[in-house]
Amino acid sequence: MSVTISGAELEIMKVLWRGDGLAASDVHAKLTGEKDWTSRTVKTLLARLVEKGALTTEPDGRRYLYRTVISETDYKTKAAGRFVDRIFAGRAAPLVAHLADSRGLSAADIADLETLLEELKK
Amino acid sequence: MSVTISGAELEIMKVLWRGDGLAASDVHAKLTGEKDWTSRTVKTLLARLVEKGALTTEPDGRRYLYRTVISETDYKTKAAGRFVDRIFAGRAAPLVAHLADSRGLSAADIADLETLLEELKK
DNA sequence: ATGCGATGACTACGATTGTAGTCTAAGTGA
DNA sequence: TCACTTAGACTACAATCGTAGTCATCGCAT
Repeated sequence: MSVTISGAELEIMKVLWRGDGLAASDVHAKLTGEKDWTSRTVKTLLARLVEKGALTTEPDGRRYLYRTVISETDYKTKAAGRFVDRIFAGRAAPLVAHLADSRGLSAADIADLETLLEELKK
Repeated sequence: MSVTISGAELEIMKVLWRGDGLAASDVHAKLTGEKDWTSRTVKTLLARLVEKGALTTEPDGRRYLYRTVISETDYKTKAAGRFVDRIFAGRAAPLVAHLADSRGLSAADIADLETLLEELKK
């Protein structure tokens, strides 16, 4: 199962992960400038996410407030897993190597990774 | 530009990256067991990849031999870049953290990453 | 010589995706 | 009260994708 969220839908999820319990118009407002979708497009995407079970609605007067069902961490973890399986045969190191190669990891990235590795070694 | 390759198409590319210059029937043969597609499905996917510019054909009697245009390294690098941009806002460390968290990196993975970091620090 | 299997070309078809449009009810400002 | 705005419900429509099917042709085995 584990719902698939498309690219455009993900943008909606990101907004709601940053602040849950928003109305369609709020979501739309938070996206102006970044994604210039009409309010209808936003509503369509919200409806699809509800249908998929990624969001729930709570009536608030004559509108709905949307809340995330799937947590951001959960989603990202699954997405990362699927991705490395699909492209890198499940191995993380080659993925990082490719990233390092193509875009150069920032000093902060490298530092973070080092810390992470220290912890993993236990 | 940078062609988008879909999931099913990627399986075809993987076969050709492992051994370039194969006929449709060879590709089909190499996939039996793993992906039980009919030969027609394989041919459709090959045709789509040619149309997209990811493969070229070379006539060989009354059939074609397919060759990759896009290299595996190149594709993976781009795909990895797009993925971290899309999901992790371009940061590699959180991605690795998620992977570590969800599936536990193997000792080999950790060792590889360490070596990689050593090199990156220069 | 001829029927048969393999080949590429073209076509199909439902699901998902991106990006809206229309219709209807209901609240709101003048 | 009444035109307007706004919300949700339903509909649209082309592109991509997964997964084939049909058709015409061509070489090979009998």
